[in-house]
Amino acid sequence: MELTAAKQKFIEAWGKLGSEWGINRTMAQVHALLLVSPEALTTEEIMKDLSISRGNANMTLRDLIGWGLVEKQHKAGERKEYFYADKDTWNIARQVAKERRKRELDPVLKILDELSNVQGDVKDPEFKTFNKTVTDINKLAKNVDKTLDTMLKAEESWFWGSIFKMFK
Amino acid sequence: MELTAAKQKFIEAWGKLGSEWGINRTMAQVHALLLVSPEALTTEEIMKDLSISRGNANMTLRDLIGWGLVEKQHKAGERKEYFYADKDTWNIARQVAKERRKRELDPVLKILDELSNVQGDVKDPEFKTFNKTVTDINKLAKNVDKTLDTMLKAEESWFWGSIFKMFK
DNA sequence: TTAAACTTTCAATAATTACTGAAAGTTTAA
DNA sequence: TTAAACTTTCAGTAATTATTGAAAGTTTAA
Repeated sequence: MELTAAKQKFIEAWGKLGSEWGINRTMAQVHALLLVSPEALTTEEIMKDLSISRGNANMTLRDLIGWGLVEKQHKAGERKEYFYADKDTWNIARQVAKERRKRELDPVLKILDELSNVQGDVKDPEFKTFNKTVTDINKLAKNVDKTLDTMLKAEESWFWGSIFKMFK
Repeated sequence: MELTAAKQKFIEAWGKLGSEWGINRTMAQVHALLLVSPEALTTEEIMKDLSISRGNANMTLRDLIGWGLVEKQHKAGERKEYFYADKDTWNIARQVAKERRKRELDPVLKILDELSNVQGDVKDPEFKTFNKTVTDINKLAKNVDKTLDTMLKAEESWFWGSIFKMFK
């Protein structure tokens, strides 16, 4: 396969995976494009490569910066802004985990805690089932939360080393 | 808080979390409703509780069965079908992990393997960056795949026990 | 058989989400 | 200052995704 075709395929696959996981397809594609670009790119280049509008490129890049996945760069003597993506896969995974935890897991944990404390008649099957489901999910979510916390603090090798110990 | 209000809040929160993770909001809500229902429910009851149409209820329930999260039940002497959700949180987590792996991770792993094998000029920075990014992501994805495999085979206590060892 | 009770399908429509492009805003160099 | 070079905003529109509801299909009991 051609390098150009291979890049294209990577960008498409990444976009599809992103959209299946609730991440805007274009955002995932812009990220993918930057991940396979050795040099930082300008808005113009991104617009052209992915055939997207200036407005879309601008907002998407802003979002990616907000996710901590992309940074602005300036080149000496130039007005234009350049965009560069960290290529360290472990950093990317941690950054995504960190943001999704903050944006999505934390709010739901708060609600689960609240719902776990709802009082009711333990003889009532409606209450019993509600209470069991909510407290069980709350426990699971807290486990996930703790595991993410460990992952965020960890070095890659240590983290996967620990995971691998599970197999032995 | 009222039990009824609490259920409502749980259904909404679950629907929101689902939609943020690429799962149809209604599907997540129907699942949530069944999770807090001690008895199996009919299509009619689900339609009424969530104010959704018959067609939507029917297709959503079919999807949930396809995900292995809900099962049909029949009551003796009755024509109607009843729907029941497994309430074991660990089973639910494993089932979701299993399906998403099959539907989303496996296809992307296949593409990453293919792209990892693309040949090129190691002196070309374009190729070098592409190759590094793709092979690194491929490695990470394979680690996730293996971890999921372990999780799918594991008992809950064993799995979380192993995770907790990471903290010590 | 048949008709009532129930389930499934899917074309039409609604709701949501994403994108465009032009205008407004900002920065820089002369 | 000013005007060129660049970035940001956002109302309007397009694309995608989800839902409805009525018709078609199926099952069961008499």
